[in-house]
Amino acid sequence: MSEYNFSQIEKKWQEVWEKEGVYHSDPDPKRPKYYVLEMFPYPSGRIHMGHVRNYTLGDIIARVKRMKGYNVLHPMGWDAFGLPAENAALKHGVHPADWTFSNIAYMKAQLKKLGFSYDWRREITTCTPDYYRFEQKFFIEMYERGLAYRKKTLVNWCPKDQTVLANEQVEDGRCWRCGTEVTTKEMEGWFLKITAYAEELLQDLDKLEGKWPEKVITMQRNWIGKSVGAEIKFFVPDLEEDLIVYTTRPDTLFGATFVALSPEHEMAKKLAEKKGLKAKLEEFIEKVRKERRAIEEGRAEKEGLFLETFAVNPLTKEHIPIFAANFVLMEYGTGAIMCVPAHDQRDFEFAKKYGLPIRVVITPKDKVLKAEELESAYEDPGILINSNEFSGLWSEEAKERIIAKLEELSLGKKKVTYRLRDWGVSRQRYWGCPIPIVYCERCGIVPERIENLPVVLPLNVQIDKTGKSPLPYLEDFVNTTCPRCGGRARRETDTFDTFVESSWYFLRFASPDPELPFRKEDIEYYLPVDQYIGGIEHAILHLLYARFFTKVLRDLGYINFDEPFEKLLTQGMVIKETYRCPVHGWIYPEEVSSDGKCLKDGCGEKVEVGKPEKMSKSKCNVVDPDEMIKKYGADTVRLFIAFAAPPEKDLEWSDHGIEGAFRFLKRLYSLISSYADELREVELKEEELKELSDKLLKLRRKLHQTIKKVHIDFEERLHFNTGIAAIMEFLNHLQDTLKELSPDDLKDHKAKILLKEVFIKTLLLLSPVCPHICEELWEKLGGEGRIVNAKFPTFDPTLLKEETFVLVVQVNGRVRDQVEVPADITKEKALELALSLPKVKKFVEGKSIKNVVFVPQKLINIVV
RNA sequence: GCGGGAGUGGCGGAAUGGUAGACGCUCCGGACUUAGGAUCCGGUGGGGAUUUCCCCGUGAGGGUUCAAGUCCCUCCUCCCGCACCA
Repeated sequence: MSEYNFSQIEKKWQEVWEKEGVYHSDPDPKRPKYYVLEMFPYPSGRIHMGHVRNYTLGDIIARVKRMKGYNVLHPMGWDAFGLPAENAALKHGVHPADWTFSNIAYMKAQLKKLGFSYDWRREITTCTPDYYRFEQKFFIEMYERGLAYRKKTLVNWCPKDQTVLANEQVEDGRCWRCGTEVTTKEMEGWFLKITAYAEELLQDLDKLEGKWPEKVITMQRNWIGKSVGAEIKFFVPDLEEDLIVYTTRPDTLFGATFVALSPEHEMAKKLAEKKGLKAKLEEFIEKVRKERRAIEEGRAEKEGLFLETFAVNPLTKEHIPIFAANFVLMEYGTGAIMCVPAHDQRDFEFAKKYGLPIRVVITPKDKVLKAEELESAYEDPGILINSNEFSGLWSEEAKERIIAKLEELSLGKKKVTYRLRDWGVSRQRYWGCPIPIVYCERCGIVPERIENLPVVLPLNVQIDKTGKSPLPYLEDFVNTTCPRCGGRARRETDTFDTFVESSWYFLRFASPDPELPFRKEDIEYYLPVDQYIGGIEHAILHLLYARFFTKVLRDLGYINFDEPFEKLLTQGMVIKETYRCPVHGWIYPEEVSSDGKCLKDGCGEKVEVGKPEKMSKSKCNVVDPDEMIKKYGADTVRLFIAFAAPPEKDLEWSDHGIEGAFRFLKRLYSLISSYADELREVELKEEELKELSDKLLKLRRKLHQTIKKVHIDFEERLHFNTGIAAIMEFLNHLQDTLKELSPDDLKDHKAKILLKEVFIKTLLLLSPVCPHICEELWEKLGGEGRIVNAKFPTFDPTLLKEETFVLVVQVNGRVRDQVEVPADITKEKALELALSLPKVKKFVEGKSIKNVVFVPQKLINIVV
């Protein structure tokens, strides 16, 4: 019997498949397509188990669909721009491009070793001009349509490094690189007007219902954050102008006892100027900026600065004080709010602190609220009081009526607001796609001409110790001529946020044309992506940006669909248990003795076994895919990963678990190998599989039941763990059956045909998960062609039906016995039989039968 | 605080309202062996009776039902996301 030599088998078939180009896909209008896409990786150096899981899940889906007759597009590429390349350059003195491309080469080899069914001809590397030139084109077209614009905003700024920091580069209010306290700074930058699509992005989430995880849909809804309210004008006599506030509770207008502005609000500045509070306000702004983080986390106390003037409530005509307050956000609504302490907790706290009046205008049905007795704001709906002609109305109706009244008086209007902000795409980074804009001394902002694209990112640069982008200092790059007037001009030196590249790569995969971003007919054939797979961490940003780009490209006339990803699967993390020594902190499993002591430096302290956590170097719980492939082979790694948990749950890596998967494949290999010679020439004529002996019929039935189960689990439920369990169960049953049969039984021709069917179909079922071993055994068994090109087995429905079943006999809902009975047994017969069973008699005797429930094919329940 | 998800053996996890614990791991026993961390066979939720029997058991409590892990109500715990968004 031959050994399962996985490394030889895997190498052999990977070469064959590559040579034969079995995974290539080209548009073919005669065949149905299926586009399977996994989120492409950032080329950080090596792939990790999270990637292995993501790509294994995608590969299984792609292979199942191929076997079901679809023309499957399954591509892979590299999200190759990004900050880590610059950090590597800083640390190791290697150029970001060299670092990136060598990482890509290494990781590509790793993916190939895992046997993924990618059409590598379609590989994309986003840091090449071939790719990003089209991104620049889209940007210019967006600019021309007013969808890209330049504005000043507040950014995180590290005063030491003199650089802008992304939110995720700020750790506890400090710069991640140098630890300096981060401040905010106003800076100019480019923005994409995603807010113009807020309503459509929200509405179209309904189309994804049932196809995307509910969680992701909810997260996006919250992120877009639609709220319906009103803008209301409060006249400010001191300035003789209106202050416009935004509120979702116009019904509480009569309870407004003050108004609050964001400290950065224009009117706050004007009023401060007028009242001689300029210094105080600036001090306040500075303080609020510093506390920004604490404020965002809700840790800072509410604080305000009275601007020594008043605003007029448009309906009551009351004069109420104006404050600048730290809890009012400039970026949301109008940056100004009316404050109703009785019905808003934040206003309540502020009012208590500054001794401002609290007036109840909404009251629940059953009791009367008194302002002086309130311990917190009453925020629920209720009935209006103290509100003139609106008193007595239910708050929901009052909202409409008060808005109507304000509109009639031109003092306010209904207003929809979104939490979603425009997408800031400027990065003061080197390793990114250049923003194709020129600043002309005469013409101002001018987009580069389309025919001059790409604006190539210069590679002849030195990354210096400050980590600052070298682009602004590259005279050759910066100095240019104006595309419009030909005069002197300077290039934009910011680059795009890397989320821009990943917002359209799925389109490029379908049509890698050298001259066009993509050909329309290719897009029409392959898109949208049928199944997208990736981590939940991209639930909001990437997926929202990609949805936005899809809609923009649609409106620019490139494509004709609304949503890029038909179905979405978000896989869980790969986690592993951790070990912690009281002296050494996190330690590797190898550093723990068999009796749980720390072996590091002869330490000997008792090691704490921590709960499983996401794999990370710092926690010493990383498992290297290369090592696993070397030890067990790609098929075993894939099998374990698909088997250990359903895709959406976290997967706990287990060294014992992978041994189990390895054992299963060894068992499969030796079993089929031992019959291979005998069965190779046997022709699989299913029509001869009639009048089988009981045991063989049972085996065949079990096979077809397994095919059905695997079909459902692999193609519909995407629960590969239970599908694989069914295959394992079948193999167990097969081995039991083989043990029971005599050598003579197996010499029978029919038995041989059946065995051939059983083996061939088992291999077909397992091949999406473990393609190499299945291809090898397929060849040994004399299978036709390549298993990777074979059809998924179908089941014979007539075979599924059992002639008998095990009837569960219950008395008062408790199982008392079970007995094998004909499948078509009647209720009467079943009852008669049940009552004759001694174990049942025991519980029924001497009692009267009140009811009998009979479930065909299942059970009988006798109620006494 | 708001939103989402989950609580099932020693562990990962199975169960269209119909035998709870499939499949795998671990552990225990046995076989083969110079050896076993290879392989094969058997057992493995808890408690009691000890051969084939009974009771208990899906986070807690209640309800609907002939029948509940599954449906309904109340509560507890954990995880994730968002969070002064007016």
